[in-house]
Order: sequence, then structure tokens, then C-alpha cells
Amino acid sequence: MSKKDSHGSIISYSKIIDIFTDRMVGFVLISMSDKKNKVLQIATKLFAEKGFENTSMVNICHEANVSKGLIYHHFKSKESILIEIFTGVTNQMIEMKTASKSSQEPKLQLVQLIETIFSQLEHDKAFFQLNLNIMFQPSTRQILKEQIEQRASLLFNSVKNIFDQISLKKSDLLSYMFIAEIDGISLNYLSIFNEYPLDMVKEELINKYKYLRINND
Amino acid sequence: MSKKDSHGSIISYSKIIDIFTDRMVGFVLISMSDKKNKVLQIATKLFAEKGFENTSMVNICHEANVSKGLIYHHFKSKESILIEIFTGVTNQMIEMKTASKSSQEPKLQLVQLIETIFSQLEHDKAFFQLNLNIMFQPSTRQILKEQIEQRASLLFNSVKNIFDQISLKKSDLLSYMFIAEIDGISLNYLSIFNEYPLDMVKEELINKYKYLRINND
Amino acid sequence: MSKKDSHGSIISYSKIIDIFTDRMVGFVLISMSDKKNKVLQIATKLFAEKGFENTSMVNICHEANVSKGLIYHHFKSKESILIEIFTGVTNQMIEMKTASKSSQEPKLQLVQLIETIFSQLEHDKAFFQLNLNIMFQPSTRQILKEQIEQRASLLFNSVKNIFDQISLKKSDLLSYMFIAEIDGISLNYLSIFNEYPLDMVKEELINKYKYLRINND
Amino acid sequence: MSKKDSHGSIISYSKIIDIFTDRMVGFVLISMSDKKNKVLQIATKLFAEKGFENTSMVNICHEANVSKGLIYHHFKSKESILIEIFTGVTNQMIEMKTASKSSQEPKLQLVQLIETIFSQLEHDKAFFQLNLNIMFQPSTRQILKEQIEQRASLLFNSVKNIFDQISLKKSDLLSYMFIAEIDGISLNYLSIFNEYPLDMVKEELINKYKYLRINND
DNA sequence: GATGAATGAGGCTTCATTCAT
DNA sequence: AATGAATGAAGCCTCATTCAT
Repeated sequence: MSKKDSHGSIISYSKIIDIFTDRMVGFVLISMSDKKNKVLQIATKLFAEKGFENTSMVNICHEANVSKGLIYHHFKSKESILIEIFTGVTNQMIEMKTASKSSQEPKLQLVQLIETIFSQLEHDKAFFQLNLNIMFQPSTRQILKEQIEQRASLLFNSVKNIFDQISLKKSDLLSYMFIAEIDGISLNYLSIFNEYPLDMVKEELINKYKYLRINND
Repeated sequence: MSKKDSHGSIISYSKIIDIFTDRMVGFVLISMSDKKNKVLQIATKLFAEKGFENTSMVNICHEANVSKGLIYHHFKSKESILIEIFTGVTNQMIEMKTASKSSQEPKLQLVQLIETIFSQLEHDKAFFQLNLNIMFQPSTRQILKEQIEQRASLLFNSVKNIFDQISLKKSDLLSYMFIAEIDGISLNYLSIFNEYPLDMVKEELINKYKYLRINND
Repeated sequence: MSKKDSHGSIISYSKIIDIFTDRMVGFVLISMSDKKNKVLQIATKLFAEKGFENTSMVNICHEANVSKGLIYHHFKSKESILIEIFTGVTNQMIEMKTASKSSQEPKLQLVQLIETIFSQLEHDKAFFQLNLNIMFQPSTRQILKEQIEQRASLLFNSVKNIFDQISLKKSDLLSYMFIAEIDGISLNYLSIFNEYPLDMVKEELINKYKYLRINND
Repeated sequence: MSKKDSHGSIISYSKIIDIFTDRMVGFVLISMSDKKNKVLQIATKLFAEKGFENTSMVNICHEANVSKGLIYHHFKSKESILIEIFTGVTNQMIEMKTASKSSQEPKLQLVQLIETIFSQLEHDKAFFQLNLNIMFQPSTRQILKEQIEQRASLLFNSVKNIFDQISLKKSDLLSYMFIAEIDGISLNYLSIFNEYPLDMVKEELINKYKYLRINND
């Protein structure tokens, strides 16, 4: 999986489940006990499937084969589980951004970015829906306010860095439009239309940015 | 307010609060009792502010100055309040779509549509957030599945009707892209960025569609 | 239907539904409005089917096609409906007892009584079950305490009058045994055994009392 | 207390309160927590006194000095408390039946059975009334349908085993009559007559079965 | 006679969290 | 690290009853 594999506001770097299993072992979650790990994994799945408010601690206990006491040994509260899940992803996003330095032609960077995002979108519907759900549910949104903002600026800067190479003057506007298109498509694909022509839309988007011409007036 | 004043998936025709008050009197909700009316109004507000799951029936009772018993006299359940709110808006959307027949040049129709939507977006943030919240919260999404789909196709057809006049061959794709842009901007404005340059983005979008050139290969 | 058609503690004189319809018109319920009548009828049915506590006033309203206000116009409370139902039956029992004067041979009176009771038992299961339900549910039992006692002594005296003609000395004991047998069979038939050989048991009982010999020591 | 100390449909093997306290410790309920135990005990008492529908969970909590949450930690629902109470008694009945093997003369077995039942009847009025109340209340009857049937056949088989030794040909009929007499007397004693001559009736019954003569035509 | 809006107490159940072991 | 008993607040909903019309 590419290092640039996430850049969206509602878009994230990688399969969330992976985060709490094999791939994270070694740099962030290395000291995390197996059981704590399992709780995060199951909680992520349940929050995505049922929503945060509709997932009870007992639900998590049962599915994770863990006692209530143990969960409260590892986590201060239900909220803190959510925060930890989000933080894990955010941290990874930061790390990956730091690591990603491409010397490619900017338009190709855009194309590659688009392809990565669309690929994730298809493979991790549930996790993207979790992100949406959390961002639009006032209660959870409040809890994760800062992280949401942090991620947004992270993404914006990533994109703007690319557009700066295309048109310094319009890079802000271009970034906003680009992110809006990506997010709008994601939203429509995930939650609005029943049979969304994701491939067709993707081709259109790639063509648009591959041959982008800026009128610098 | 123009008759075409809403066409979005996460976009709706008019201020929701209005629906349950003055403007509906006379054609749809004419027989609705004052108290029932009040409950719908307050429930809409609270659902938007706190989310459906975090709004209790007692919250609604208190703010609406109504007894618990009365709510259950008028509504079968908490869910049914949500459904009634949504149905009210959906019905109005249908009605308005039926009524709207523009003979204008298609590109101008698009421009007008964009302006209407952006105007609403600025004036009804809470209600748009309610829509998003409901669509991404698995529990509420399930409850309103059919209406969400109905609205999506309603909007799509409206937009496609316009693009059909521009390019029959590409009208599907153009419609999907147009809606994605609108929804993406709404999403970013409402829930992602702290200080979103809505006016700048709006100008860009208007320019794009005002001078739209289609390459019909 | 014979005049002696009920003598049981858990046994009553006649089909309860009849009481609130045609047959009563003319002597007890003559002034009862149709709607009140209907309420009593439906309430009896619902109490029998679901129990007193599990039948709500709204249930009765709906099934009787009557408004809540009207029920409270005719009846002081839910309890008072139950009381009125019971009183109707009790009054009829009293009236019938007064009217029944048989000059038959006492053993034949017993046989006739047995046959009447068994016949009712088969035709009015629901109503007998209502009686049982009410007598053993502490809350309803309390409400109808006096009537239950009144009915018991009414029945006992009826039976004892017959046994007095057979053996003055043992008539009390014989009456208690007779009533116990009748009630026990009813109970077993109505509520204990799945496939009760009612006919076989009835024949046995009839034979026992037809050829009754008393050892008057 | 004899091992055969109960065989009735509305009759059970032993003091219910005992079941949840001292006597069970050691073989069935040994692992049951004190609090759960207390809840069953109190619930039994309250259901008997006020009926199932008229006993609220709060009533039970208060009398058992236990929190609402704890009850739901131990029991799935209010219904499940009732089921557990009933199951406890049913299991004991099964166990005792298995254990009881009498080599006595059959008529003496009947006499002994009668004496045991009458003794219980006098000492456990409340519990017998609970059984009746549950069997005749449609809602609770439904919940315990299977157990009621199981108990009925258990009792019937016990009694029939005895009568088989007296008259194979008539053992079915004799069993039904015997059970009806027992149940009828119980019913009359518990719920119909104010001052029931239980001793007199008991003597009569004992005499009847001690000197039973069967006409085997 | 008749309606149904309105009330408020109370019922069952769920849940996050704490704590002794 | 791990368990699960225990708590109490809060949630949704039902219900008998009253009252203005």
C-alpha cells in the first residue's frame, strides 16, 4: 500500500482494521496488549456498523471476549475508546504525510492521489461511513472536534502543496475545489445513491486533473 | 424564495422550521393541531442540535411545553416523529419540483440553482446538519432509507433534466459531477473546515457552469 | 336453556355475551344504551382473552368503536366496568335461582345440574376462564370480593337444598364434595390438561350421583 | 417432610420459600448468589400477594434491597424471573418424583398423598394462590405454558402409577377423578369459601380412598 | 350523548461506570 | 491483568383518567 494512501477529510490513510493489528505493531501500538488491541478493533467495527451511541460497552465486551472490568482497566470511558481509535488513524496520517515526499510531476501526483482514494473508498466502506457518522453526530463531533480540524488542515496542506506547483495564485481555490469533489463523490457513493457509477466518475476526475489547464488571470 | 430553491441530496427546498409553521398553513398541514405542530418544530430543532439519539423525549416535552402523554397521543414513537419531519420535507420537495418549470437557458438554470442552494446553506446550517447526521447515523439511516433514496433520485432527475438540454450524451456524468461538487462543498463548509471561503468557491462554481463547454466526443 | 343453567362457583348461569345482548333486554338491562351495552360486551371478551390488567381502556374503545370520553360517561372507572360485568351475571344467578323450583326426584336434579354445567363448560370456555382469572388475580379478587362470596353461598345453598332431600345429616359434606368435584373437573378441563376426557368424566359423575347411596351412620 | 410431598397440578412439592433458601443449598442452587436468591424469594412472595402484573420491578427492588440494575444483571426480564421461579419448583418436582419409590399398599399411598397435599395446602396458601393466579392469567399462562403442561403430566403419571395397581382398566378415569377432587377442594378452600371445612372434607376423602372398591365391569 | 386532546405517574429496560476480589 | 456483581440515572413508552367542546 502506498504511503500516500489517505488524504481525505472523510478519507483516511488505510484500512482501519489493519491499524490495530499487524501493521501497527512495531511503531505505535507496540506496547498495546492483545486484549486492548482486540477491544479497539471490535469497537471500530461496531461503531461503524451501529453508530457510537448505539454500541454499548457490553456489546463490545461480548464481541471482544473481554470483561467489563478489563475495558475500564484499559480505557477511561467509552468516549476514550473513540478518541483512541481516531487518534490512531490521525497519528498515522501525520506520520505518512511526513514520510511522503514525491518528486513526481504535480498532475501525476494528483492522479495518483485520486486513484489511491478511490481504491480505499471501495475497500473500506464501513470505515469511511464511521468517519462520516462521527463527524456529523453532534455528540461525537464535539468529542473529536480538534482531531477533525487537525485532519482537515493536514489534508488541505497536502493538497495545496501539490497545487502550489501548478499555480501559486490559485492553489487555495484549486485545493478547496479538489477536496470538495473528492468528498462529494465519496458522500454520494457511500450514502446517497444506490448504484453509483464510481468508475465513470473516477475516469472523469482523472482526465480533468491529468490535463488541467489553469487560466492565471 | 424561488420555487426551485432546493435540489440537493443533503440539500432541501426550504427552511424546515417554516414548514411546520406559517408557510404550510393552507395546503398541507392545515389540520395539524398547534401542539403537534410545536412538537415537530422543537423536535426538528433538537435533533439538529444534539442528534436524534441524544435528544430524549423528555427534552422535547420540556422545550415544547407539552406532556409526555401528549406526544404519544400524536406520535406512535420517537422514530415516527423523525419520519414525520422527514416526510414533510420530502413531500414539499416533490410538490415544488412538480411546480417548477423553467423556460430559461439551461446554463442559467444551473447558475440559479447554485445560487439558491448556497443561499440556503448559509441560512439553514442546523437543518442541513440534521440531514447529514441522519443519513450517516446507521440507526436513523435505516429508518429513513426509502425517503433518502427517493430524495436522491428526485434531485438527480431535476439536475439531469437541465443537463439533457446541454448534452444528452453526457448528461448522466455531468449530473453526478455537479451533485458531487455541491454536496462536497456543503460538507466541507458545514462540517470540515473552520473558515470556509464559501463565496470564493461559489463564484468559481458559477463561472464554471455559466460558460460550460462540452466536448462531445 | 334451562333455568338452572348455572350453579358453579366458577360456573355461571349462561353465556355471558348473551347477557349483554338480546336476552337481557326486557328485564334488567332494558334501559342500557346500545353503546354502553357494546362496551360491556367487548370488555368481557377482552378481559377473558387477555386478562383485566392487560386490557387497556383504549383496547376497549377501539374494539367497541367508542370514544374514551364516552366510556367515562357511562362508567366511573375501569374497575367499575368489571364490577358491572360481574354484577350482571350475579344478578341473573339470583333471579334464576329464585325462579327455579323443581319437584323432581333429588338425584335426577343432580344429574340435570351436572349435565347443564358440563354443557356450559364446553360452550363458554372463555367466560369460565375469565371467572377463574378474576378470582385468582389478587387485584381483581379484591375488587369483587363480596360478589365472589355471595355467589359461593348462592351455589352452596342451591346444592345443599337438593342434598337435604337425600340426607339431612350429611348434606353439608355432600354439597362440599359435589362442588369440589365440579370445580376440580372444570379447572382441569379448562386450564390443566391438554386433552381432557370430559365426556368420560361426566359419565362417571352422572353414574355416581344417579345411584347415590348414603350410609347414614 | 416426605419425599412424595406434592403431586398436584396446582399443588407443588414443597414450600416455595424454602426452595430459595436453606433447603436447596447443597444440591441445586448452591452457586446462586445471595442477592439473586433474595430476588427470587421476594419476587415469589410479591407475585403471590399481588399478582405478577401488579408487582413492579421497583417493588421487588425495594423489598429485596437491591438496585434495579442488579436485577437486570441476573435476569433478562421480569418474565424471566417468573420462569425461573416456576422452573425451580418444576425441577424439584421432577427430582422428587424420581426419588420416590414406595412399596406400600396402593390405597395407603393414596392416603399418604392426600395427607401430604392437605398439609401443604394449609401451610402454603400464598404459594398455591400464586400457582392459580399464574395459570389463569392469560399473559402469565402463555409464558409458562410448557411448564404447566409438563407438571400436569408429571402429576397424572404419578397418580396413575398408583391406580394401575388397583385397577388397570379404570386407572385413567380414577386418576382424573382423584386429581379433580384434590384440585376442586384446593380451589374451594383457597379462593371460594370463606370458612371451608377442610378437615371434614379431608376425612371424607381419606375414607373414600382407604376403602376403595372398584367395580371392574 | 359523544369526542379526543391533554396529563402525569409509573412501568420495563438499558447503560456507563465503579469496586471488591 | 482480569472478572462480574452492583449501582442509579435516564430512556422510551403505556395507561387510567380528566376536561373543554
